[in-house]
Amino acid sequence: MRQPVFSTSVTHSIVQDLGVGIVTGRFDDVPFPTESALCEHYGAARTVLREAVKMLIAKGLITTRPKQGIRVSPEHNWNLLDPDVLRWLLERKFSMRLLVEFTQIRLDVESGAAALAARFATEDDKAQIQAAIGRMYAAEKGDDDPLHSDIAFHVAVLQASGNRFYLQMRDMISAALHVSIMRTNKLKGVHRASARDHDRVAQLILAGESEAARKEMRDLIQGAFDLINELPKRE
Amino acid sequence: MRQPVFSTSVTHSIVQDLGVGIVTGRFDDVPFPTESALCEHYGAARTVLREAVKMLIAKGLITTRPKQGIRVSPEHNWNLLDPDVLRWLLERKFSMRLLVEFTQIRLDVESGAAALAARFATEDDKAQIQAAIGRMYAAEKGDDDPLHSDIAFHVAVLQASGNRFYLQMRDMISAALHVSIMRTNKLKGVHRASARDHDRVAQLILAGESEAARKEMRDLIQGAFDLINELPKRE
DNA sequence: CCGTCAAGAAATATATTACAAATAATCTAA
DNA sequence: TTAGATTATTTGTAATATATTTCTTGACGG
Repeated sequence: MRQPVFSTSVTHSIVQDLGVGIVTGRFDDVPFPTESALCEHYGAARTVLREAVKMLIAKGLITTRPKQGIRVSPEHNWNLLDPDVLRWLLERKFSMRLLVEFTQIRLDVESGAAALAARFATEDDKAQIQAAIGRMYAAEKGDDDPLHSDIAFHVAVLQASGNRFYLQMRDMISAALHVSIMRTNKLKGVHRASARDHDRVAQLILAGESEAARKEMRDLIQGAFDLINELPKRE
Repeated sequence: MRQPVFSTSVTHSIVQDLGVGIVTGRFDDVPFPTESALCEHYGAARTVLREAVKMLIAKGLITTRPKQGIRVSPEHNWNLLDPDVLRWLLERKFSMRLLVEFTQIRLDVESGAAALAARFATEDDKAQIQAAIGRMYAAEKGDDDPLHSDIAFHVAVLQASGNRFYLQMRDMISAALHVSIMRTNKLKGVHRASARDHDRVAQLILAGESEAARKEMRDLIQGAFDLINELPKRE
């Protein structure tokens, strides 16, 4: 339902492949191929290639100029907050540094969202938050998925903030959380914040305790941050 | 230097026009034109239109399906943090609500960036911050531009955080700050935080006082936030 | 002899046109 | 209700022409 229209659209798969290639540095040392070279490589028509290229331009990954060809943009021009770009980076070029940076911004963003949620959450928002907490408790008893219930909670809080910019980070944070938890689990064994810890945040939001909710959410994520910092720093 | 390649590229101007049209709700009540209708309207070839459409898809503004045509995505799918999308919104469909929401997230993001800057700023970062403060004092004496020196300060702090996600918000925040200051000036007369207020933040960053810098930056932006909330709420 | 400028050539993206194929909503008939 | 046909529309292919930037070359002046 949320799939790309043509599930195996040629354009889409070229965008994927080039996008992943760019963020993983496949073209760092070699000049980026020209349009026609890419056509040949993918066995696709010119227009299809051009459309793929345009999508990557729209995401800030490349630029094009006559006589100069296609070039990978300097990294600071990439739309890091574009869900595709971030996902490509997290899934294909995971690095401790990226995870640390992302968790740092989560400390600010999610605690801010919690504070807003405490003030502005609608009844429906509150129900969503409580439902997620319920799932987390269920997960501790093996009756639900721990990963998805955790993500559901964080998304519900962003949603409850009523601020579109926080809401925008929903996809990013759920993608990142997914990768983050998988990694930390793999490296350290299952060890993450309990449903009880999350519940404390939820209760403060439901009670409208804005500043307390901010602090509690910050502490919660700080816990994840500390866990990450204990991981081996290789690369 | 940061201009689009062909300064008057047909594709680029179509993307602009459609992008602005979408965010300003030009297609809310009428069905979105088909590819061929757009061709005719812009007097452009089919392929050009398709490339423009692909760029808008990449920014989350539209979706396409056979038999259904091009459709404007629900607003929560827009890549609000894409610099183009945000700029279109701010410049062409300014609303108090958007400015309030954006300033809310700035409270969290910029105070977080200030805290990180206090811990991790390089010598060069610090020099940039001090230079911006110098420009702000100069602006108060009429020797520099008040708007640009203000923006330079906030950008320098984001840069100094050393975190790519904060850095990513540079374009967004400078665009938004630009619009925000213009608006508040127009509606309330010149009245904004002094160079002295900014300098206090800068000194705390330079001194490595992480938590104090966070608080001072938050207070600074809270001042702007209070100012915005005093503005007439029309629309 | 060196540097600057102008004109032309070359490389490459950009734009046009025409047509074929695939997909998914809608309609029709059993 | 379901299965199939219809049809509107995007997606993909191909060949060609245009526009823009960069590089090269040469001329001129210092």
